[in-house]
Amino acid sequence: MVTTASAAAETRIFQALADPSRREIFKSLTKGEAAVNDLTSRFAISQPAVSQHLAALKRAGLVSGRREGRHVYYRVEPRGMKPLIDWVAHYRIFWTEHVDRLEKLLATLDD
Amino acid sequence: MVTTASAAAETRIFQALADPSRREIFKSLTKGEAAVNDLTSRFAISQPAVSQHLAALKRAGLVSGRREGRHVYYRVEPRGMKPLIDWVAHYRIFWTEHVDRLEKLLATLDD
DNA sequence: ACAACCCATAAGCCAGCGCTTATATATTGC
DNA sequence: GCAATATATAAGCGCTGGCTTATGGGTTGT
Repeated sequence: MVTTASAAAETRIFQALADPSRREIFKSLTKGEAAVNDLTSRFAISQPAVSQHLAALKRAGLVSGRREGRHVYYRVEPRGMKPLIDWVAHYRIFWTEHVDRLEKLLATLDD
Repeated sequence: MVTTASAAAETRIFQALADPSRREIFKSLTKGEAAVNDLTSRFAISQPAVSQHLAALKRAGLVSGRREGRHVYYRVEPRGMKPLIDWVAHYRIFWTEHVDRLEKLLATLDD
């Protein structure tokens, strides 16, 4: 298994998004910047758990944090989704091609 | 954490693709149907490991298996990628919007 | 300076993952 | 039927993941 740099990035992103809590936190951040405390009050997990999820999302490049006084505001890092978008785009061609053919076939069979 | 049915599907897909070996196997299958034995010879892992990876990809709906004699041929299930494509598409809007703005800003700053 | 606050990190726990070897379950050709 | 082949499943092992509680480090207002 040859592990390229981009493959490692993909792994971090897929792995980060594999957890439902992290997807929820990410989704929450797309609606606007939020401090750790804000996020903690939105979900039924402890503050350290939230911080740990944010750290994972940060390692994946999906979010970034900005300190302001006692608060640390997190926001989505739009560029961070690029590896994922590229990965999907690569197979999207494959996907559409085959699904289109499949659906045409199904349409034909309906007659 | 309210777990909807679609969220469970997303979790299975992201989790399946979080493993580099599984992404490699998936990639290999996009180039054509293959029996377990074929895949085993392509990668440096045991046959049971390959079968287990295939089972995970199958649970995620990304591949399917078809028995033919002693062989079981696996292929990519293009429709299986839909939940992932939908997820990405949902945030792609967010992504392009912000990246476009960012790049316009950078272009402006160049002057 | 000090108490209150916000967040990150440490430590520990249990569950699950990815791999291996060993074994069971088909299926085929003789 | 029997040996060989192809795959799936079982069992076990080391490691990681996600959660908790406890604590440390930084910041603010008084």
